[in-house]
Amino acid sequence: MEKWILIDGNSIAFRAFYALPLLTNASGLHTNAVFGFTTMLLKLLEEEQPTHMLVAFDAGKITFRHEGYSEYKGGRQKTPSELSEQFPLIKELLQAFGISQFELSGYEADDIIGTLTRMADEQGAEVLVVSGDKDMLQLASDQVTVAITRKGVGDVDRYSPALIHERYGLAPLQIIDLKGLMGDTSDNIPGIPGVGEKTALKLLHEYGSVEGVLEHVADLKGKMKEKVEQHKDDAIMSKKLATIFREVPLDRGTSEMAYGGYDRPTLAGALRKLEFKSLLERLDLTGEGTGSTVAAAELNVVSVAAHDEDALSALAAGLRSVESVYVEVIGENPHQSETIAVALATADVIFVVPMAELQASALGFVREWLADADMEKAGFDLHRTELSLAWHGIALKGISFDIQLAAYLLDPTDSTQSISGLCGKYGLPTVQADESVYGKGAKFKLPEAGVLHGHIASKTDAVRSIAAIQREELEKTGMHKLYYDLEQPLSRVLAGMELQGIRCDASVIEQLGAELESRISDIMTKVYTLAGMEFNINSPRQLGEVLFEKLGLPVIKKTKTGYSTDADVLEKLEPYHEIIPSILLFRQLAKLQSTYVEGLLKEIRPNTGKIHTYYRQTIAATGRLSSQYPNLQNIPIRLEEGRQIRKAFVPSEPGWFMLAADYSQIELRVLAHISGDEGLKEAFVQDLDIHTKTASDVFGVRPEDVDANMRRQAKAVNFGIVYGISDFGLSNNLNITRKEAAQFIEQYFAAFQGVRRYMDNIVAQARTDGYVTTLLERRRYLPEIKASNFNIRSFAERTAMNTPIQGTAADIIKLAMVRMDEQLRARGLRSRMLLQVHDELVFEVPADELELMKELVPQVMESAIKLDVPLKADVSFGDNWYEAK
DNA sequence: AGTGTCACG
DNA sequence: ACGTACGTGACACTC
Repeated sequence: MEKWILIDGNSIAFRAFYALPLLTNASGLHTNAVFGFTTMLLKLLEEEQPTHMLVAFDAGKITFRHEGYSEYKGGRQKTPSELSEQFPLIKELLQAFGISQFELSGYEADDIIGTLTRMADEQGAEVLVVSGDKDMLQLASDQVTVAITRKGVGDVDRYSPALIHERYGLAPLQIIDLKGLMGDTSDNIPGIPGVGEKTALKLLHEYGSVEGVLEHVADLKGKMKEKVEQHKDDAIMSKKLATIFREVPLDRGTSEMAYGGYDRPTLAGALRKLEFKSLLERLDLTGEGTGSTVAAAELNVVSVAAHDEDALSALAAGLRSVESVYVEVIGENPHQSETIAVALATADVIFVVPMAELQASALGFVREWLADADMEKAGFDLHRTELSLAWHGIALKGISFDIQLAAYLLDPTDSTQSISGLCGKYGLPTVQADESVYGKGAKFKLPEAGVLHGHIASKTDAVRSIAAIQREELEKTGMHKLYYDLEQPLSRVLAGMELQGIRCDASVIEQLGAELESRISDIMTKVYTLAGMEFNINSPRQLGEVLFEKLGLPVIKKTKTGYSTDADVLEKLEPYHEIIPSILLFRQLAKLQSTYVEGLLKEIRPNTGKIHTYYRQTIAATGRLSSQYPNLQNIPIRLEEGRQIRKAFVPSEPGWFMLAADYSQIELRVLAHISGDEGLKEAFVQDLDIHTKTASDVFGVRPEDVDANMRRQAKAVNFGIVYGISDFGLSNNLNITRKEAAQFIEQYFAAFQGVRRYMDNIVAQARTDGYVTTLLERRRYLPEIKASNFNIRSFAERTAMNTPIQGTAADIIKLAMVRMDEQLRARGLRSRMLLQVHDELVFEVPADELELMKELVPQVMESAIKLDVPLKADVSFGDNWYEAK
């Protein structure tokens, strides 16, 4: 027998949208309703095994129901844009599933479904109607079951006529009468005022229908009688509106709804586009490409072996016209990675040279080509590649284009950075994802050479296609200068710093570790005594139990899993129990011990005593760098105990010095420049203490009358301004009321009206353009600036205010780094740039260059770019990083 | 793998 | 009414 599934597309999309948190894919599209829709479809397909399937949609705003009642569905909230933008995606998805869909102007989805259920009754098919709307219950019959979603979309109640009778004591068609009496606020159907579900059911059990009730109006009493008499016409009209129309002129046969299953590559493509990775995996579609295997098979791949003279001569000839380079690097940390093979794409051949072959003397000409700065190379993640090859004794120079770096500039918030992901993003034939070829985690395994080389070749091939698209995009978006003159040159500077490494004296750290160990052990004993029991202080859960259950301290804040025990909470608990300071101290020392003593010791290379961090150039949405393995951008400084760690960072040559230079107030100077605020600019021109100046303006006192507390509060306001201020955030930070915070902000904006204008303008601009930019035209897209959800929108607004400031500061120090590197080379200096910490550069300097570098470094930093206010860099030096303060 | 916490700018 | 300050990475714990 035929089994039909008929889905009310609009209703299910609505339910899914409100049931799931807002998901966004890399391009900023919302996908939560699509996701919910998809999971529901999969569940239905699996559980029901339908022979026919159709999703009906409402079409147009005006239906025949408006003819008799123009207010139908009036007063309804507009569909949020986050949902409406998902309907095209749902329709595409249905196509990929091979599920038919239907809409007809002037009719709603339930009318289409109603018409089809009538036909099913006539044809003897079994039907499951799926909707979130209980009106649909009127369609239930012996053959038609109506599934209504319950709590989201995963779960449904299946209504047969028997169940409807059990729940409501009504026949399916009486559902119409029910609604005629009680109305429906969401559709603006009036019904009879004062009649809810309970009263309506009582009336229907007594009189059977709306007409029955109206006939027996004389039997009613009091207010009820009055209401029914008064709203007789409303009830009749409401019933009419609630009646599903079952005679829609469908212009197609039911055979077109036949469901024959989905095409795996097509569905895989659609799910990949939506970034539904979990579903791809669940359906085992991860390896299913849209022609990737075909693409790989069509490529002319030559695996080069040192003894294969034909291949070698072809490769030698090919080196003159290499279009892209790809090196397969395995491992997260490029300083401790494995390079598998180097691949080069020429117009007609892709050469894959396994690492062992590349090391052979016969391949010396390839190594020379790689090291030749005049041979330009376009590739993927060449910063990582340069490091990995360097550790294997092979130099890589002449990097001219990197598709990962370009992708980052084109959209820094897009997390797809793999070649396979970029193919999908730019609409190119997909290559297989690494994960599907290699597996992941413990299952990671390289396949046999044929498959491996084919995969590497397909990626090398893709690189050139992606590069061609991106070069154009960089021009179009005005980011070509930023790319070619700044980011690409910087990549090489970073690699130099990373390979150089920074010397770290293990004995200093070990000494510190020993002291910490004994202090931690003492403090643990004290905490256990005060708590009256032993427990794991490092476990937020156990600590929460001890503090809030055993000791009965007041709960200040909760996390989604339990009690919050962060430093903010603990500070508020200090007056209640003497255990609190000990816990705070334990936390502080434990952090130092685990992250900075044990963590850093693990990163010191035993043979050189150096630490090599890896700067990530494609992570931070604002344009900043980040640092990994280890992170050298968060070495303690604020508290003296932690600051001691810096004593371990020393010059790598005897008699040299550490020299550090940091920008003074770079973000506020940038703000002064881009906002054009006269007062702020003047403050920097005069090189005033900016927090004192702010306090004096905000509190309306003379600068010499600003006390420490006023300055502290002004400093917090300045931070807030840079972060995209809100009264809530400031009040939290200063522990004052929101009202007071709002007052501070208002006073600030009154004093710095140019800043207020900037903040207003940048948000408006983000709304118009969909993105904000830095001084060097770096972009960040902010699709959420148009969100209807207050929180999401507010977050985007703060980001719009902050990103041009933080991002311009990042642009500036990057410029300084490239210039500094040029200067060191041009002047033939031995001094080396080692670290960047957002507004600070750290060098190691021979004694005889110290005086020069003390002048040169700040000079280069201050002249990196010309702003309307001066830039200022402070320089210091010493025997270690601690002393260079 | 996700959460909480905390180090830095 | 809504309920967060911006940007990162590493560690320990928990499931």
